[in-house]
Amino acid sequence: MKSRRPSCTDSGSESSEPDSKSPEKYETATRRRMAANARERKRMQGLNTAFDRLRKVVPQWGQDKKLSKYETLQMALSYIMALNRILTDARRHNAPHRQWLEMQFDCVQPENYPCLMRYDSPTGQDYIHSSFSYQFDEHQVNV
DNA sequence: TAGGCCATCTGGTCCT
DNA sequence: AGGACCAGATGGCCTA
Repeated sequence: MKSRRPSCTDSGSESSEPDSKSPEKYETATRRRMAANARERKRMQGLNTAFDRLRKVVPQWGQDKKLSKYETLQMALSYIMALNRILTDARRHNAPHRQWLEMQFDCVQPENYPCLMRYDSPTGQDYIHSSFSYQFDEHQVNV
């Protein structure tokens, strides 16, 4: 577990004003703050669990380094767009499904995306943009 | 050592 | 009243 801010304790008492309230009210406020902190920690842990699950289903070819949260979201977005395009194109060309899908699937394999095997671009943004080139305005997701 | 990423605390707002 | 959610602040860890 990550270390926490030394100046902030679980008591949550730093910002409270003990002198302006009765001890009972102060204790109640402290207890509430502790409970709120615990809930917030739990909520964030749930969020991080969700991010981990997303990382597992999103392409991470050749990546030994874990994607950041931002990169994970960007990659998920691009991945969904790519899959959506495959389905849209398959429908449009009325291709024999299996053969068409296999061909399209091959296109998103690592060997066909050499840029994905490296993580040397200056920013994650560049990395994401080099991974998939789909744009919002070009490929609307029809729900 | 600076910058990126992250966990945690905290106060505010909205909802039940 | 209390819980969920959010955003800002802060400090720790890691890497180039």
